[in-house]
Amino acid sequence: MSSSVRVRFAPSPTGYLHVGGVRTALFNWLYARKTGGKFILRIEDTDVQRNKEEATQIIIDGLKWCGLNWDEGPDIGGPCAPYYQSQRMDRYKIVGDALEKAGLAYWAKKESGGGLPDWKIEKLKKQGKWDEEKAQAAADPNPALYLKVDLKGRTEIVFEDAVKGSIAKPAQTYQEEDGVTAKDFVILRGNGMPVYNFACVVDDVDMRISHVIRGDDHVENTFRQIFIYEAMAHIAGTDAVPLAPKIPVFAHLPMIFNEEGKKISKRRDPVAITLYEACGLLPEAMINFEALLGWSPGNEHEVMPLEEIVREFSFDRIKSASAQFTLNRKTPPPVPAGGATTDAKVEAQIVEWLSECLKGSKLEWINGEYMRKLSAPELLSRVEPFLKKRGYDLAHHSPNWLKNVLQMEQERSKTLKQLAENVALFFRAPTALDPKAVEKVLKKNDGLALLSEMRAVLARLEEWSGPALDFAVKNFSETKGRKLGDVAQPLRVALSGTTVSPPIHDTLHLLGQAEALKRIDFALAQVA
RNA sequence: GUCGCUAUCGUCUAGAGGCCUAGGACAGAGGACUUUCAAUCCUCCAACCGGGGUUCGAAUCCCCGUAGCGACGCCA
Repeated sequence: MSSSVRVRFAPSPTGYLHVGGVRTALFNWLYARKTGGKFILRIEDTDVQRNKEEATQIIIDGLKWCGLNWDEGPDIGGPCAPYYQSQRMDRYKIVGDALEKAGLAYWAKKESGGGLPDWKIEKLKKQGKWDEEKAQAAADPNPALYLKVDLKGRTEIVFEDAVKGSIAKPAQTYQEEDGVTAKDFVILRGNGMPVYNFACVVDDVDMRISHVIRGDDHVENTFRQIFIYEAMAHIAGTDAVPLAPKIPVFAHLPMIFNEEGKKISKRRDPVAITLYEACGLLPEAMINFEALLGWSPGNEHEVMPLEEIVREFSFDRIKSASAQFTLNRKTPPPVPAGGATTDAKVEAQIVEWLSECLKGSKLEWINGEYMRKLSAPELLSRVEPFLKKRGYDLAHHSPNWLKNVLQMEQERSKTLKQLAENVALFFRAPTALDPKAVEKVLKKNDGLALLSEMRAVLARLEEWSGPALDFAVKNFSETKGRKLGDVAQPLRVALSGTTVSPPIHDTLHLLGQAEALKRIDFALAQVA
């Protein structure tokens, strides 16, 4: 069954994919998949001059990492190609000219203010920052194309938002002080470039977009865009606008706030999706978490597979109040934290900081839930980059051994990054023992003596297997009349350098007899 | 300045007039299990922004206030 639903995600290639963008993309994607419609990726690159291709690639990579696939887009083309605004300039010009010819738009130049609105000039004047001369100098010398705002006698402009319900704006807002003259607005700049609202509507009309799903911060744009749709409808059937434009259904998503209650921004918040990837989050967890920001299935399910989210998704289950993307910041970010950096060292710093902020967050918890569900081969392929990054020698171990090691730490790790860190003791012998552990474990309860005796037992052991080691350790502590912990803890400190490790017999087993004995000798020598 | 949107535990949320003594989850506290750390299980802590209506009955509907946020350019 085919559906006429066509939705789009239209990011600007800024050099990173924003977590807010991911949420917008996700909700569009969900709606398309739910209805059997098409999800379109369009690049809004009218203003960005540098590294356009690279920046577009970052968006594409980010969306792919998230598992959000599109049906039409810059990389795969489609019936409405091109999907770059920079390659559609002729369309904006054609539509603009047609609008002018039809008397719906006119070329004019603003006399003062250099293009800034009056309220902003007022504000700047109050702050003593206003310089008319500078503003004039910066202004485009050429006339711009203004759209004639046609109020059609309405006292208010209304549209029905699929999330927020009916939203109205007094028509007065679009009139000058006299209450008669409309506040016309620019659609083509003096340099011929389209203004955002204009390019957006022309593209949405051309691409037959049926539902515009975007952030809350676009609500105000909607009114201006409606004027553009209406003007384009007037010239429907001409070469410029062959098909009658239909005003799409608008669905405005609540904003995502930071802990300060402000819209998340690259200035102070970690917004680049790659940062979360680098922290060892699973894309499915990230997506699950973002889906829950402003939307809920209405039952008590929280951790749910994408298919279930698709199945349950609907506009009327999206709430209209903004949601906070909570991180447990204990320290301020080391640098402005957006993550649009190309400096690997700086990025590593941010990732470390973010990892700390993630601790105890719901996002991390969801990620842990997904981590534990991963099958062994799946787990291996996901952590592999993290293991390699830490420089572990993977080639010298059997795939089976590796699998066992990973499974051992799987439920002890909430992110892939943590897993790679936790598994360190199996790849590298401790170079020093944690002094606190030495104090608490080896220097108390005969720790050292027990360790040394246990070493002898282990050295004699013929079968080096999990069950055999489990028996050996338990048996030893029993014959000594000791608690298991009295024996296990010193061993643990010797093997890992700390008081934390997987069950001791498993650790011994995976380390192998030679390595285990070597580490015990090292510990004995260190403390003695 | 103008306009718009929003308001339930610290956070994410459930709640469509009686099922609300407001439910779940994360975090926090305590406990059980245990060989450390986890995982798991149990218990606890914790919210309807304020004021007026409407109604037999309001977290829910209406109005007013307050607060927060957002938007308003020849930025996107």
